[in-house]
Amino acid sequence: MLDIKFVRENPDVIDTAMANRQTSWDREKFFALDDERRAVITEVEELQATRNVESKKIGALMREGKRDEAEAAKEAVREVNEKIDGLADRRSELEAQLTDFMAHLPNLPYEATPVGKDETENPERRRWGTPRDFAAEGFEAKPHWDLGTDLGILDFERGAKLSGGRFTVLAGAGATLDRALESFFLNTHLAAGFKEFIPPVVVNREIMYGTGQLPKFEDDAYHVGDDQFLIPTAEVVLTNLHAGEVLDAADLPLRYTAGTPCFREEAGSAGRDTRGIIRQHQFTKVEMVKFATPETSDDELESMVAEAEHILQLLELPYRVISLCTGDLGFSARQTYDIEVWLPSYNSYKEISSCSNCGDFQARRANIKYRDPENFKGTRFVHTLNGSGLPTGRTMAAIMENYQNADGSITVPEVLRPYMGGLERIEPQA
RNA sequence: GGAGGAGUGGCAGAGUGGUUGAAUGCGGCGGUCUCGAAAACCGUUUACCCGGUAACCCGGGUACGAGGGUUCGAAUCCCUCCUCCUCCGCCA
Repeated sequence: MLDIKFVRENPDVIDTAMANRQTSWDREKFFALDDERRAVITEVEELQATRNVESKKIGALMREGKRDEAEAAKEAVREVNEKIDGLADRRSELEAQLTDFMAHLPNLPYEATPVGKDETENPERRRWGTPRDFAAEGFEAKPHWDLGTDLGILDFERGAKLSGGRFTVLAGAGATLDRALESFFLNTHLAAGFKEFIPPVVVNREIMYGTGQLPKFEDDAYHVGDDQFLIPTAEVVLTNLHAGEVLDAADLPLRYTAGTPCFREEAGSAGRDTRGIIRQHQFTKVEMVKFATPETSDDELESMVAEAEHILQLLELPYRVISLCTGDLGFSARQTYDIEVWLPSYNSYKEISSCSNCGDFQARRANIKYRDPENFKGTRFVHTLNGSGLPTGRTMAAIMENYQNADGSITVPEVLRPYMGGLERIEPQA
């Protein structure tokens, strides 16, 4: 949620920001709603002030035993109340409309976010590692879906039988590898000072609203039970852990992490990444979330990307880092780095992590503030950040493809071997 | 799932339907005292919204789990929901 006062005072800034995001906003509608709303509020509150004064007089008259005067005063207040009732309905209607209007406005791109129209204009920041030259090694690299099927560690057919398309059964060493990755990611983050959580993965509607999944992207989430949702990412739960709270500046930044199953309907993604485990309805992801002051959030974003990169470096997987341009930026983010890992089957880099600084956008929605009596009176909104660190599925796909051998086996990266009982190679499963 | 109890300010804890935004205590902040500190004493202490002001602030409104209702007036009465606690049942 944007600051309504800022929008009111800087509509031109909003014009530019929305244009850069390749979208638009209804400026006239905003001012029509906001102007009328404020006029109605002023009117209602003046009437309420009158009512409060007159009602107190009634109390005094009653005590003095002046029944007739009290009755006359009651009648007068009744008339005031009738006026208030009429205006109050209009007021709540306007406030509901304005809140809904504001809830659909995306965050303003930060100054560090490059202007661009779509994903083709995301500037590359850096590269790490060199992709293997399979031709020089004398064999053709197989895609992970073929490797996984041949080795018996990815079972797409049975996944479809159980649950439909885009659900996959991990079997044997595949299941172990997934679990190993999750533990490896979490342990690495713990060593970097993150605190670990196991949160619920079913959440209430207002929680999805707090991080910006709702109201705009309701179709992308699984709706279950009595108006609850399966989380599409642990960002939702970790960020909302502190919803409605006032944090202490001395405790910031807070660095949280959690490995959870994530659920996405992937509405609108039909036909994209249909093969393999790149795009699934259910997958495991270790997420990083931070709460920081506005002064430190830029640095925290950089160190979050570095943390995700560190994982890939330990796994020795080639990757590159790009900045998302304004036209490709997510709804709640003001600045985002994507990390893309080298996937031989795509013959290119494929997104594996997305690290975003949301500024105070989510904090305003979820009402997360902080107090810093040394530096200012009252409270301010914190900045929230989130980043994948990392999804197990796409990482597994990258490992399978980048670590494959000519005979179809897969070498287990050294850092993972302690997590897999010392296993060095994944061979065909029984 | 059944029965009972409770939800008030940072925390604890009062509150006959009418100067209660809310006693009191603790905590926090400022001060007196002190070389300094503790103790004691004095003062102070919420959030959001609307309006005014360059600003310190000032005026008004709203908020006692949430939402409705009764009333001239609700923390206080009524209804619905949520959460927590206790006991019983069931269960990984």
